[in-house]
Amino acid sequence: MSDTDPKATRTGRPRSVAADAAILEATRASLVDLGWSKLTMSDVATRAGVAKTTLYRRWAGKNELVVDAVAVLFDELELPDRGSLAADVQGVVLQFAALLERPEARTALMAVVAESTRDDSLRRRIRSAIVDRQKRLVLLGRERAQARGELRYEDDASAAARNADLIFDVIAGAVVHRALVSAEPVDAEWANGFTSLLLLGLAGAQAG
Amino acid sequence: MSDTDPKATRTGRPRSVAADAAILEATRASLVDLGWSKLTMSDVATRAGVAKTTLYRRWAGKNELVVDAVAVLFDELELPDRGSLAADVQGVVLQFAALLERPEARTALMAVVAESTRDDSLRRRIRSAIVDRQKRLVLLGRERAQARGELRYEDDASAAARNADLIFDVIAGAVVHRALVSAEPVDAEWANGFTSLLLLGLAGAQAG
Amino acid sequence: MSDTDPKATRTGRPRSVAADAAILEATRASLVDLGWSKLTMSDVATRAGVAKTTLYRRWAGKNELVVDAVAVLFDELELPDRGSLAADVQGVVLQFAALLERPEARTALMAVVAESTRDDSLRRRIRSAIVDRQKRLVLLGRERAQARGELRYEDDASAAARNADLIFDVIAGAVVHRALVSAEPVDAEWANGFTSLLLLGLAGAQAG
Amino acid sequence: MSDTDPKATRTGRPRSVAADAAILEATRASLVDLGWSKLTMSDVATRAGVAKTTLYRRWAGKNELVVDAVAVLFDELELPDRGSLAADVQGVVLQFAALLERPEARTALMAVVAESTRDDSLRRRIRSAIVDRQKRLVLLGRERAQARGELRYEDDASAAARNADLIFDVIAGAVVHRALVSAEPVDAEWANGFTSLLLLGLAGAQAG
DNA sequence: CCCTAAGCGAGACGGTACGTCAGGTCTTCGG
DNA sequence: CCGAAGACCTGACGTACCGTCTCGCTTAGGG
Repeated sequence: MSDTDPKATRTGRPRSVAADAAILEATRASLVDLGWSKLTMSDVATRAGVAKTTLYRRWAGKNELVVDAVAVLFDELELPDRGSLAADVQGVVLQFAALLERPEARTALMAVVAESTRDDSLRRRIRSAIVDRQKRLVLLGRERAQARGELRYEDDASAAARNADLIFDVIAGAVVHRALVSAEPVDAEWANGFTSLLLLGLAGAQAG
Repeated sequence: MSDTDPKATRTGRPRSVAADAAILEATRASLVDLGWSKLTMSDVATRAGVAKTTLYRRWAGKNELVVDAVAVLFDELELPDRGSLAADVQGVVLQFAALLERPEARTALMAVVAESTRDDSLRRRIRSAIVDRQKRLVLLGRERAQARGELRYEDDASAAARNADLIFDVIAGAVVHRALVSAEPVDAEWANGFTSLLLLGLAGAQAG
Repeated sequence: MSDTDPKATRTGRPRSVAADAAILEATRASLVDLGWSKLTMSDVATRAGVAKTTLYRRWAGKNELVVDAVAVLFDELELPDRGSLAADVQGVVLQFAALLERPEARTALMAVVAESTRDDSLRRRIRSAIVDRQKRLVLLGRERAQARGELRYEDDASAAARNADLIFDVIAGAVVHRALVSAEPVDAEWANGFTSLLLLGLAGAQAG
Repeated sequence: MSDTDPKATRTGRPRSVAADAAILEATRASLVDLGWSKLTMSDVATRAGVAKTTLYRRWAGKNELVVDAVAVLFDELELPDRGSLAADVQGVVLQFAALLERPEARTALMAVVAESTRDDSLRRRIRSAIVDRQKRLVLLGRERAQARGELRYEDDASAAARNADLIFDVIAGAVVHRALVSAEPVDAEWANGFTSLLLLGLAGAQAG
């Protein structure tokens, strides 16, 4: 979570473990109340009952703190087995949409991505803490579909990886765009239409 | 562009028309040099050779100014007729990716979308100034494909509109996610793979 | 009053004579409501129903405008013949104190004097518009006292002038200091004590 | 000096003691260079090598800051024993006049008094920091004159206090008026004439 | 059992940008 | 040419956060 290197903590008073949790919780609360742009380090510190110094000792700045604070939200996404690839995809689309309804996720996600366009270390942090972790959903969904016989097993490992990346970008991108840019509801109807389009595309690709 | 109501400007010194252009140009330059989060109204004013008050007289704040400044960039997108739907889609994907390579577009787009999650009037401004204007590309592409016989004409107008929205969200979302979140290149290979997936999906939908 | 040279008003639309009075009246009203430091040219213009340009065409700035606006108040001071020098002095002291109770005079007088410490032309304007005009009261009082036989006629004209200046500084200075610096009431009791001190001093000087 | 309550400063980083002195010195320098009306908090902060926030943390505004900055100048006034009441008065008059020659005192004194006409807390601050402190000169002068036998001891304590106040207003008022309003020199000749008038008045009062 | 080193809350510090306001000028239109 | 309206540039305002610092105090582990 925080920037601590556990090896270095040899002597002196150890960092409060409670503080870390309190700070991240306070960060999410502040995101809900104030949004990204109005969130301040001072406010987070006050909410967490902690001094500003304590924040800066653990995180380099607002960006890093917020990434860590919202990353955990994305780990709640799961892929419960609903019996078919279509149902699985539709399920994860709706789960993701529900997550994007939460104000702390909504405001934070785009903001840190925007910041990351000029800050490579932040971009890497986002990828490792949020983005790449969710690719597991794509991989798991494919495995299940292959086990069910809905999809063929792919021979070329690198092509398979490229394909997973593409599917991930399409799903995540479409849902985010619908929810945050178009600002239209990601409801069952839309999820159904989107899932159809995607799966027909995949089926066509495997056929042709 | 700016917030002026032309009817109200009856008496007094008229607003400088040159200032509007200079300010928007300065805003783009500042975005390139400093990025969204470091861009300041003072800096834009200085670059434009204009007083800060002149900015605030015309735009409510940084968000609104930046939306107007980058909106024009998106109007450069075109859909040159390349003879097939696949080529057309691939072309616009690459054009859009090229636009997202420009630092002023990169940094501004996500940032204003992030801000818009807490500001409805900003969201509406983004939609009217940027998003909705580009749906013309989807509509034009479909018309051409229908004229070529690549796609059927749709009977249900509202279903057709929903379909266009979906395609728009999928294309724009996937490209943005690939370019800014995954931070991987949107090259001809990726564009080709994505286009195939999309068109096979559309074909399957029209078939079934 | 205003800075106009009447000879120059030869051609074109003549300046509104009503505007001058309205502006000075508005200036006094603004002094009452806002005080010197909060008074603005824009506010005066608005109150007078006049454009800022009109103000600046007639007065160089806030200082000059205020001097003219309050100068007329000081011309209200009179020296009614009360039968004795003591009564005359006491009367003018109380009149002056009453004037200094008026907020527009209170706030303006000290402020323009403060400004004049760095602006010679302003200092001259204050002297000619306000200060020197009131020396008439000292001269008139002395004449009357001499006519009554309360004071001797002086032979040395320049010594007489110096003496009048001194008396003027003592009276005006003491009253202003009591009213504005010490911020204690200038009532009949104080006026009586002060008058005694002054006249005993004058008597002693003429005796010795 | 500054608005600090020393008891409250229990925790946190203590205020820089050097900053207080630097700020007051910078304020006086700025008064000399720019005068009251052109003096700005920013300029003072820059001269003092201090952030604007540090100024506002200690003083409510320009008025309060300037009062404190010039108050110390008035404490330089002394009443050296010159052997007679006349010589003592003349000496303090010339000292006071010399102080009013200093541009920082000149410009600041009248300005803060002007402001104080609309601000009671400022008026109280001026009185406690400047005015009342100098009454000691009157009291000391009277004591010495009484010890020398030049003045009688007074029985009525409250009358004595009123008398001291009157003398203070007369001396301070006359000198200020001569120096700043009439803008004539307070030289030995004038001081001599004024002292004669005052002491003859006092003598007459004690006689009759 | 103290010593040493780091963590801690508090809050002042030098900065920078904010968005507003006033000053004084200029530019239009209409009288 | 005057006057109103109002846009213009300039520069100060007082506030808010930034990230750093300096305190005095706490909390460990190691000698």
